[in-house]
Amino acid sequence: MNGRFPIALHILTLLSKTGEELMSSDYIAGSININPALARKEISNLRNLGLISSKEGKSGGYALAKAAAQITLADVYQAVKNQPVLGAAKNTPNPDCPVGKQINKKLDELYDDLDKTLLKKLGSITIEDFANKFD
Amino acid sequence: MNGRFPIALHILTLLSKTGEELMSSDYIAGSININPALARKEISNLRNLGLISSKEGKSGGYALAKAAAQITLADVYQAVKNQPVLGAAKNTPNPDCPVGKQINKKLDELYDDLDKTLLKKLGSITIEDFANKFD
DNA sequence: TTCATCTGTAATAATAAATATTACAGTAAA
DNA sequence: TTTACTGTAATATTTATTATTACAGATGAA
Repeated sequence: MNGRFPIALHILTLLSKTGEELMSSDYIAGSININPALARKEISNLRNLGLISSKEGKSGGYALAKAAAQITLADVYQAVKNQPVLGAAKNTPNPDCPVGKQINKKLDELYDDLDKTLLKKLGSITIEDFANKFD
Repeated sequence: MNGRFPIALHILTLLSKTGEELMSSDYIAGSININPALARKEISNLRNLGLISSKEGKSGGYALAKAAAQITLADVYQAVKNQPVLGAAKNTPNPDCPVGKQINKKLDELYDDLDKTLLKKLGSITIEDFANKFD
């Protein structure tokens, strides 16, 4: 797993704190301590998914596209997910082995099950909930 | 996340199928389609945790150290876990930002919560359960 | 209008992590 | 005493992630 979930969560938490006021990618990147281009890239992804709105040009920046109470951590998870939480099998198992032949299918089924469990939990926590934990 | 969970699960599933009979690292590695040294390394880890027993020398090999019904996927998860399921924050956030200052702590708390959820689910599935899904 | 400040995005470089490979000492059975 | 294994370390290779640079396009303000 890469660091995209923490980054996306950080971004959305920041934006939930500023409300209408636009926040720049420079401030966001500075808070996370990552490169501004990388921040904009993740923001771009979140914007395509309808979580963030943006305004170009001078005095441009970013804001949440909907209320923090309407965004759950399941949305964030799905926005950044690029592989199964417990890791993908990278090699093609031996088709001549009874276990090897079937394991990828069984693993996928297991992962679907785990994802449901995780999404249920994540779906019960909103950005507002998370942001409210801060002083 | 790396591929260790699928590998460990594959190994334990294989061993659950052979019972007392010892299985070599070559066969195991061949079924997964990874390097034998890598297989032995993961096996070594699982052995240190009491899940696998081994025998050196000619006609040596591996077997489960306890019944497949006594090993859960939570054991496997904990055996291979090296970082949070949703990814570690790698940069030090800005301590001058109200969010940056606290986010790592809040993230850790969230991750603890998610881990509990995941472990509960994984703890309800044994290697026997998983292996029984195979024809 | 033109300058300054911002987003949007791509191309590339650098770094870090994961995996593969090689090697060989040690152990036990035949 | 040879053969077939495990155990483990060192190293190389590959892949994934993150950082950097660059610049076109948008917008507001002087």
